[in-house]
Amino acid sequence: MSKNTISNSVIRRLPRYYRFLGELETNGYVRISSRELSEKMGLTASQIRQDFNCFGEFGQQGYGYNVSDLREEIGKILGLSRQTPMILIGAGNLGKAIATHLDFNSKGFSLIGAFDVNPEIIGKSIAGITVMDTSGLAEFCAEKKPVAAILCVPTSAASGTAEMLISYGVKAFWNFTHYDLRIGHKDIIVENVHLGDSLTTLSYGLNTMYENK
Amino acid sequence: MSKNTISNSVIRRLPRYYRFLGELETNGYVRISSRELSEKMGLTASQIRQDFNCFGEFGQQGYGYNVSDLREEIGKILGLSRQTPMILIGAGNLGKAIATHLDFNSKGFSLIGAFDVNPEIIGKSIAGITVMDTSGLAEFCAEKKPVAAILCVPTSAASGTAEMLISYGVKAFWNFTHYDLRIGHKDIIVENVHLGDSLTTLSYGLNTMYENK
DNA sequence: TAGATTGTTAATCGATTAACAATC
DNA sequence: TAGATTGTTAATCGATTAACAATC
Repeated sequence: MSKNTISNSVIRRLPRYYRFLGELETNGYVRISSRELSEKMGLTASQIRQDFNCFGEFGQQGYGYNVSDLREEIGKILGLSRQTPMILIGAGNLGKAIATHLDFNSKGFSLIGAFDVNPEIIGKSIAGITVMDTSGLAEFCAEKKPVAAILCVPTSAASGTAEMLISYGVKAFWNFTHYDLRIGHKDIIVENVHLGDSLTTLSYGLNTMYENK
Repeated sequence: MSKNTISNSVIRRLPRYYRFLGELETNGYVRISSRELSEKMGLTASQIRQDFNCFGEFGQQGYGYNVSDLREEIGKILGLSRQTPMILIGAGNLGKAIATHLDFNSKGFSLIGAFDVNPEIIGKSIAGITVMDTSGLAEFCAEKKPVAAILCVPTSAASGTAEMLISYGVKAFWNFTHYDLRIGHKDIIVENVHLGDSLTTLSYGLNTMYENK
C-alpha cells in the first residue's frame, strides 16, 4: 500500500535501485541487507530503508531483502510490466540512435511508430519500424493511440509538435530538444533530457577543478 | 569572488540559467529582474537571487540584472570560453548522434578525435572527424592530450575503457553507458547520463497517473 | 534464545522561501 | 526624492541520517 505522495528525490533513485538489483540477481545474490546494498551503491543504509518504506514493507527483520522479490516490487512501482505504446517524432541521427540504443520493452514501453518530415528519411527502417511521413500522424494516432512520444525534432518545433501530439491524445513526452518543455495541461507528463545542460555541467566541473591554471 | 563551496543543486541550475539568458538576449532583453526571470523559469525570485549570490554581486538594486552581462558571468563560471579537447570513444549509432547533435564549442569543449573497434566504422567521418581504430588511442592521447572523453561503448566495456583512458591522462568522462561510473581517483570528474533511467522515470509517471486502470 | 536487521520515529542537516534593510 | 529591486539574514520546509524498538 503506497503512501500518499512520493518525493521526487525518491523517485529519481528508483530506476537505479532496479538496475543494481538486476545486477545482483544476475550475480546470484538471493538476499541483501540495506547495509550491504548501501556500500555497493554509495548511499546510506538508512536512506535505502526509508526509500523502500515509502511503498511498503519489502524486507524481513534479521534477514534483509530478497533480491528477486524486491526487484519485482520496484518493477511494479515503476510500471515496467506495461507496454505503453510510444512513438518517435524526428528520426534523424539522434532519434535513430535513441530508438536503436534502448530496450523499450524492459522499461515499460513499446515503440510502435516513427515519424519524420525529411523525404530522405521517410521509408527507411529503424529499430524494425518504417519511418512514416509526419503528415500521417493524426490518422496514425487515431488508429493506434500512442500514449507516449519521444521528441527528437529541432528545438524550434518542440512546443508546436508537443501541442499537436497532445491534441491527438499523447499523454507523456520524453523530450530531447534543447527547449524546456513545460506543459500547462496538468495530466501531461514530461521528462526533459537536456544533453547540452549535462555537457555544460561537465565543463563546470573541469573549470572548478582547474580554475587556478 | 566565489564562495567556498557551491551546492550541487545550484550547479545543476546554472546551465538552465545560461540557456534562458541566451534566449532573452536573442529576444532583445537588456535588463531583467529576479521576479520576471522567476516567472519565466518557474522558480522563485528568492532562489534566483540566492543562486547568483553564490558567485558574486551581479545585479544592481532598483534595476535588476543586465541580461548580457549576467549571461557572460555565468558563462565564465561554467568555463564555456575554454575549448577543452575531448574525444569520443565508441562511434556507433549513439556516439555518432551525440557527436553530430551537440555544439561542443559553445559548451567549453572541442571534439578532436573519435575511436571505435568496429572495422566497418573506422575510417568513416562523423562531425568532420575521421573515426580511428581504438588500438591507436595511447599514441593519440600522448600526442594530442585530450582531457575529456565521451563514453559510448558497450556497458560491459565501460569500466575498463575508463581506467585505460585515465592512465592516458583523461580527467573527465561523459558517460552514456548503462554502467554507473564511479571512479576512485578523486581528481576525475564523471557526468553519468543514464538514458535508461530517464525513460524508466517516465514510466513511473505514467504508472502513477493511471494506476487505477 | 541470541543475533541480525528491518521499519519507523526523532534529530540533523541542507535547501528553499520569506522578509527586509541597503542602495541604486 | 520615491520607487524598485537587489543582497542577505532569518524562518521554514524537506530530505537525509541516526537511533532504537520491533521482530524475524
